Amino acid sequence: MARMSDAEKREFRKAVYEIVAAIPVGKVTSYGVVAVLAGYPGYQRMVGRALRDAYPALDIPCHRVLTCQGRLVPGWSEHPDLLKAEGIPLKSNGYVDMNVYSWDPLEMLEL
DNA sequence: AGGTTGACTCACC
DNA sequence: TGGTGAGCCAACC
Repeated sequence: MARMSDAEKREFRKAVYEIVAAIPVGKVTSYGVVAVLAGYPGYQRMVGRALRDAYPALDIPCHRVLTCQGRLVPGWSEHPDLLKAEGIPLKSNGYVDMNVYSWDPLEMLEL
């Protein structure tokens, strides 16, 4: 598989961080959405990798990014607490209700 | 260089 | 709703 050039990687990660930083408190979005907004549709897995690399050094709310099913990050014990601290409750199975808390990127344009 | 892996997603059942 | 399997794409090893 073709590998991204260094310039692309830098651009991609920068875009991802900007987008994640724009997610309002109390809202969440999915890796796929971030990938599309960043201009790299289909790069969900790269978004996850970029966020993993960023945490916890960069000051971005990467806990507001979930899978499209509302599943949290595996192995990140603090994740549920970070969400609940922002008013995002978890369902009984540990998922987030994406229908209620998903962030509509259009809100960003109205600001 | 080539198979494996994963902070993903979609389609089915 | 919830679990599974196949498709994805670059990083890893």
